[in-house]
Amino acid sequence: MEIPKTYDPKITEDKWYSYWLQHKFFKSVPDEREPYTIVIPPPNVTGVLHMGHMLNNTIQDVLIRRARMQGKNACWVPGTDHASIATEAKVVALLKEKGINKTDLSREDFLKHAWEWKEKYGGIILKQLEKLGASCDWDRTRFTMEDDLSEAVINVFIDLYKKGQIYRGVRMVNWDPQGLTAVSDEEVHHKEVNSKLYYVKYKIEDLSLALSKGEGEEWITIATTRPETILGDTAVCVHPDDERYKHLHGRRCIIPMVNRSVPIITDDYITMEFGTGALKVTPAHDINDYNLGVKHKLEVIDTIAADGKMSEAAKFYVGEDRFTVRKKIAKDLEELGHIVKVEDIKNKVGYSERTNAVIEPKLSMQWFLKMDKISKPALENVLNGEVKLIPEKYVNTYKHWMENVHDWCISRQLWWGQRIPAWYDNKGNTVVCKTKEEAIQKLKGINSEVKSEDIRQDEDVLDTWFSSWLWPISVFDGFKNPEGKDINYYYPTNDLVTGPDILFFWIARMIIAGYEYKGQKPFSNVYLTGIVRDKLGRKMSKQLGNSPDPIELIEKYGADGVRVGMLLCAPAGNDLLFDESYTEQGRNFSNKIWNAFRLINGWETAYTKQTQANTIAIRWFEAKFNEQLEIINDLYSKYRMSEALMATYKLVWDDFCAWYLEMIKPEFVDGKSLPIDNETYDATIVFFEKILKVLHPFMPFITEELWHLIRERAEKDCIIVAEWPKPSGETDEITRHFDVVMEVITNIRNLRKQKNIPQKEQLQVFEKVNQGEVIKTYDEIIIKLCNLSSFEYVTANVDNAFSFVLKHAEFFVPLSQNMDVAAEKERLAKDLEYNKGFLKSVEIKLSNEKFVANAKPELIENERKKQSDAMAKIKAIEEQLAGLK
RNA sequence: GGGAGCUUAGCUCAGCUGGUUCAGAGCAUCUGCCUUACAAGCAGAGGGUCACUGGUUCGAACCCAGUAGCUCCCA
Repeated sequence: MEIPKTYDPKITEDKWYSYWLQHKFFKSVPDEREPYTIVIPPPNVTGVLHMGHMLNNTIQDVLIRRARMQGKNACWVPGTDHASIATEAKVVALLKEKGINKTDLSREDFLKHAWEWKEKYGGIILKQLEKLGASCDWDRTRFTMEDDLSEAVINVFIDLYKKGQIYRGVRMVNWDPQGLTAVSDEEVHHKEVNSKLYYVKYKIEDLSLALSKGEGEEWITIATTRPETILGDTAVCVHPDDERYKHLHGRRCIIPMVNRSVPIITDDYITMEFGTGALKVTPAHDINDYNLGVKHKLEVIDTIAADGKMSEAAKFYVGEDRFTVRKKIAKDLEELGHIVKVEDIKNKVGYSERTNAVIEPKLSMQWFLKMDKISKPALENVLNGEVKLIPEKYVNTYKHWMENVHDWCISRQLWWGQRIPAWYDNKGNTVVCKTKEEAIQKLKGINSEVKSEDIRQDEDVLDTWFSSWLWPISVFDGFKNPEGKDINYYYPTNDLVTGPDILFFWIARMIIAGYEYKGQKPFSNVYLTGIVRDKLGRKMSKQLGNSPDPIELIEKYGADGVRVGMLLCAPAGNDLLFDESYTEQGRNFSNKIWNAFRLINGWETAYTKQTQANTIAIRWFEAKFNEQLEIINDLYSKYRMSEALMATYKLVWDDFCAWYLEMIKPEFVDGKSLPIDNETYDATIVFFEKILKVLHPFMPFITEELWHLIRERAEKDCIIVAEWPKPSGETDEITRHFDVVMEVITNIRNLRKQKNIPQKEQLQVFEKVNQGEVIKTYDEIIIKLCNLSSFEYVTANVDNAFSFVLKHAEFFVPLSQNMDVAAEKERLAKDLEYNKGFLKSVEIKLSNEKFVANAKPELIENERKKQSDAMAKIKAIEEQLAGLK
């Protein structure tokens, strides 16, 4: 059968993925082996695969596959998140397209639509993960809103309520006027924007006092970026020490348009330098103002409704959007003579992470989880390294957040999600319990007259993260069945791989839940990937259109190529600047491996005696492989994935293909390849299998394909479950010898190139050993790789030959062409100069008493060696120079 | 405003507790090769005042201080 010259992923990927599935290689059940567990960061059920998923799922799969090969019971649990806000927004939009308004639907009808939609389009992303080669145990696929997981969420809510950790109250929350829900602090992103700072003057009340002093009208000027909130002002505040305003302490001023009289209060919270040093106070629409309001017992006038439009309480512009009103009121105030000036400034504005609407601080009744006590173990155990964050720099960020954590607003004014299990009667009593029946019982205990129809459940649902924080426990049914086999075996999980953007949303909270409900960490290591950006460092986004479609990339370069491309540009802990050229490099690498196979596969074997060159080549590669494997293992243990990949890449491309295979490759005689001796062939197959194994976590498909092509296999003899190679531990000095041999070869090749000697022309090389013993073991290899007619040893310099000097030996290459003596002299002189300079620097070091006194002995020894080497080299060059006529 | 981190070759990055011919890798570039595994390849080469300034040290890319620029997080 003719094997194509290039690797074609299309004919292998689907084939092997279904083969793996069919043989249940991804499946994990508890057994006596050591478990290795990862829970997937559940993507939004409505989502499609983007480059960020691509990156972290590739890493997870690499970790899982390697663990599986190491003989661990590898379990990767997949699943999706119901993502309340995002999904509800999508369903609302979809219904709107059909001409249906959410407000016209009952809760039940809406949820019916939502579920239908979820069943139809949800989980596309999981199918896409299969294309990538993700070896998840699909039988364990979970969804955060399935019955068992929802039950866990409700139970946890009830439990925390009973423990007094959850409370309900009116607080200033971040209101998303588009999503029409409260969101948590973490869901607000602050962006710097260009704004205008309006200076508005308010008239001081009690004019008579001023007039009596003959001062005329008095004003106080405030500065604000949000003039539309003026209608809700209930005070003006100045710093108590501010000389400019001391005469106004205790007086009142008039809010323009609404003509409300409000007090002028003092508080040292005020920054005197900002604006005019006088702050308008709107307790309903700013968190700081709210705090001032509480402190100074100010009236709260809520002038902006839930949808971001002015409310009745505003009295003006009722029903108009806050941003329209901002412009209008500025104009109207101008006409009324209240605007003193307008400045351009930059300030930070909060945006909703989900809808990108400008967040409105708003007072509302919400449910909160107290964070102070519950978060303590989660902080401690990250600080003491029980849970490791990789890279470590995130520990600082984590610590800072945990030490300043605010209560978590967990209620959302949505329907898609777990409904809050709180029940109210008509008298304002509240009970928290699972079912209406229980609620009736409980409420009757408080209010004996209560009727079932008077009882209603809280309309809100819980924050999505209030379900996903339980993920590492709930996917193993740890709430439903706390002593179950699964939870006891797989929990705590090993590694979590995700982006730093959800460090607080999710990671921190999972750690909290882990300690609260299992008394144990949820995972030992958190690998935080960078953010995938484009070549110019911009975040990938739909708007910019700079995000490639991962599935298209896979079609173009193959899943293995894309995986390699992804990891090549993913330095540990840094953002990665993705470019398609990396996936191209990945594809080229696939092809290289493919062709190494084609070479080996094409060989005929014979029972001939193994040449010395082949014996040496095998010994060398064995040693090299072990040396590199240790390095690769070490890099894995430090989660330095891109470096582990690069080490693997070089082992395969450089050491195996460029050196080893070239060394043992049989010669061509009369247009036919000579057969290779059996012993070498067998060793090469074993090497190739080892190479495939270390490649497998990165490139699952091509390695599985070649695993089966290189040798006949039993049905279940697959590389996916093959044993990860073990380093033999032998450190052979052959690799050190070989470094010198390689240098000799490179020098000869370089000479050939410089002198324009065709590849086919054979050369003679003479070696003159100046120091140490003569090692002839490698001569055959040099002859082969440099196409030499002979390699001989001499004791005197060879005249009329080009030469170069390595450690302890000189090499001479006589050429048929005439030597350009002047040029050769110049080259040698340059070399001489460099070596003399080097010797000098070594000697300066050695003659420095303080160096000799302070440096480590082996270091000094090394310097001495450098000195003698350099002197020998200088001597050799000088002799050669003298020999040139 | 507070905090964290970064700045090394054209690009993306390594360089652990200062000391090996220590200034590295991959890609890109240049030169020569269509050599019967692979041109998605082979062979070879050129590229850097380690952001800047000062300090500590026998010795600094590495430690300290300051300056500039960039990024992220928090309020």
